[in-house]
Amino acid sequence: MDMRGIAKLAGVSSATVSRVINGSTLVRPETVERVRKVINEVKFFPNNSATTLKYGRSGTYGLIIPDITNPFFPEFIKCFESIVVGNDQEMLMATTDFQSGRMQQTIRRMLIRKVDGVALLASEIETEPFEDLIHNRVPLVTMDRGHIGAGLSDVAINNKIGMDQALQHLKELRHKKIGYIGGSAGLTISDHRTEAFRRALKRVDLVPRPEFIKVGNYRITGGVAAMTELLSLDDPPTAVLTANDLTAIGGMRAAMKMGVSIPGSLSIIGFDDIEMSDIVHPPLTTLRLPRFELAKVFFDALEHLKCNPHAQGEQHSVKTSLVIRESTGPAPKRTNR
Amino acid sequence: MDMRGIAKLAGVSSATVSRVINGSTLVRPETVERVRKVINEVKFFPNNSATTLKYGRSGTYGLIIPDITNPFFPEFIKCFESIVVGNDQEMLMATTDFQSGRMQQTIRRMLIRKVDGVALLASEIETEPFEDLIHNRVPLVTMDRGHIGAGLSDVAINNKIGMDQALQHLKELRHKKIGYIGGSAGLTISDHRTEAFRRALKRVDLVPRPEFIKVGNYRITGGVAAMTELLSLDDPPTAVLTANDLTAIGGMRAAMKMGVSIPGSLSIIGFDDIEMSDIVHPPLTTLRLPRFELAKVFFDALEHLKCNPHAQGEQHSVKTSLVIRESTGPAPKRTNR
DNA sequence: CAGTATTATGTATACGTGTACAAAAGGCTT
DNA sequence: AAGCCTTTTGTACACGTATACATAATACTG
Repeated sequence: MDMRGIAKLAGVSSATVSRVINGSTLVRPETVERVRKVINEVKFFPNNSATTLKYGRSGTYGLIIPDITNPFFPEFIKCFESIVVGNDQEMLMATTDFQSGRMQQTIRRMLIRKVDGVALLASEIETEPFEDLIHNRVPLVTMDRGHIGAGLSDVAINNKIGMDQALQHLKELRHKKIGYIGGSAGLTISDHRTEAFRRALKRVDLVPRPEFIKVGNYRITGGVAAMTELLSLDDPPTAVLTANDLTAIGGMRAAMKMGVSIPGSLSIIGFDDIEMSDIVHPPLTTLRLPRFELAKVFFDALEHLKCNPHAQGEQHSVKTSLVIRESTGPAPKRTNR
Repeated sequence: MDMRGIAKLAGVSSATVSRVINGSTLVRPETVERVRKVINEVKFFPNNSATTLKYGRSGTYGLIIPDITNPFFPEFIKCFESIVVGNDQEMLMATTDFQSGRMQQTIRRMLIRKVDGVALLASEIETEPFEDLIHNRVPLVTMDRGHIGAGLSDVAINNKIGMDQALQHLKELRHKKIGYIGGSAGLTISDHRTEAFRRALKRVDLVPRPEFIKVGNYRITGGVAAMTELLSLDDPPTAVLTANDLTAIGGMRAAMKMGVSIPGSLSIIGFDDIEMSDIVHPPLTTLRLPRFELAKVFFDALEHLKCNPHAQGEQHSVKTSLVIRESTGPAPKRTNR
């Protein structure tokens, strides 16, 4: 059943039906009611592909994430979906699984489906695929890449405040030997956070030690491996910050396996504050990245770019905050020189 | 740039371009090459809404899940997405968040987007929204509802074998007092599993005790609450099966809080085998539900219904298997009768 | 009550694609 | 070379919607 069918049943033209559906004021109230009644009776629903074809706009935002099995992303997706659907639009989700080859394919999926914009939470190395989006005038909002341009906005994770809080917290606990396990090497978002750590360390008058900085892979396995290395040092750190909670949880496992008690001999701080952080033992102290706020910033940024297609993008920012639980405690006496 | 533009550049008609794109054999090889060259040069990509409009088929399958923060679902989504995309189709994901009101809206989203079929992993109480799908000839594959019909298939989780294995395992460990924490009351899938538990119990010659059977909510909170109740009984169970791993993990937390050691005084068996099961302490013994196989069964069932729109659906089945880790152990001596 | 402004409705079309049908080009037979 | 068949290409249209434009209906003005 299409609009012409409705028109016939209501004794009007298809244009009038269209006007009723789109809430035009140019229709007589009694006509509106008559058409509405028919629409409800036959359970009419519009054909999205027809309007998409006509306008080149699908009412869909693409969302690209690296790894849906990292619990942070489902929590984000949930927020983003509810915002998008609440605004009568649709979400098209795609995962790249950290395989850079899939990015090209994913972008193509977005272009074919005529998305009105793309939220990109996966920071891959290559930039070429993005150019296809820009070239086709598809608004793009990235995370922590730090570049903006025409139709291209960015959302920075403001680590500064959170990291300062975290290091202040550790300093009050008398930690001096503080390590860091980052994300995958080469991703801009990882390098950002590592650099933010170095700077924050200096702000509390501590010198970064190169051997205390390791890379992970944003997954538990990377946390296990990196923490094992850190704890095998002759003079290991007494506290470790991590690029995300999964890394921290991996780190906790490694410490436990090596007989290092948490927070007795080692303090760990995560990043994200996924639900699991409150469930592991001990519950994880972590830098909370607020998902709903983040999702809202992405959505608003996309809407803004959609309405101002030729405008320069904006640099947004989301703050993190420290959530203190039980994985951090006073620095151990004996190793604290 | 559209097909007509390509046609002009290649000096052919749009029909020829269409034939090249769709791999028709009716085009002269040299013409094919000429058109291909232009397509690559201008980075042409087809407009999906046009073909969807023409055929009423979008090349998209809908996927409806209850709760994306339950780690089982991201793992499933990942598999389903890779299968769907690998077959040059698209996935439209939606979550209901256990709110039955959102189901109606979700189905509408699917209809508007002209999905070629829907995989429904959320078993809500109401059946009315599904009828909109059936009525509009949209193939539907459900999980563990047990009903099939024209354009409607079902995938049953064959609990029997898995549950038998689980109870056999517990029996060998000399457990006699075995409890069960189910899913949310009222959902068919929950009732199914509870019933499967009762029957399996009888097969190992044990009588179900009503006070040992509790409902949860498929989340950690439900597991905590139900396990607290179970352990507060005068004569508590020595082993507990659960409707999913999150419930089991909640149960483990409750036991730990109450000073009940696992597996010393209490054995717990989960369901799903999410990644987290191997990470908690102690690692969880669980009934593994194979995601990739499940996703494949759903996909194949959808494809079959799409190709045979008027045919009767089929009752599929996926087997579970017991993964023994460290949350199960011998029944405690003193409380054993 | 004619004339005009305003409101309400109808008609025709474009969006990009795939295909039925038409037509042209080329090859083969006699 | 005419006639026929095969291969290759082109033309025209439908899918469902929203809107520009045309037209009909109504209200308002003097």
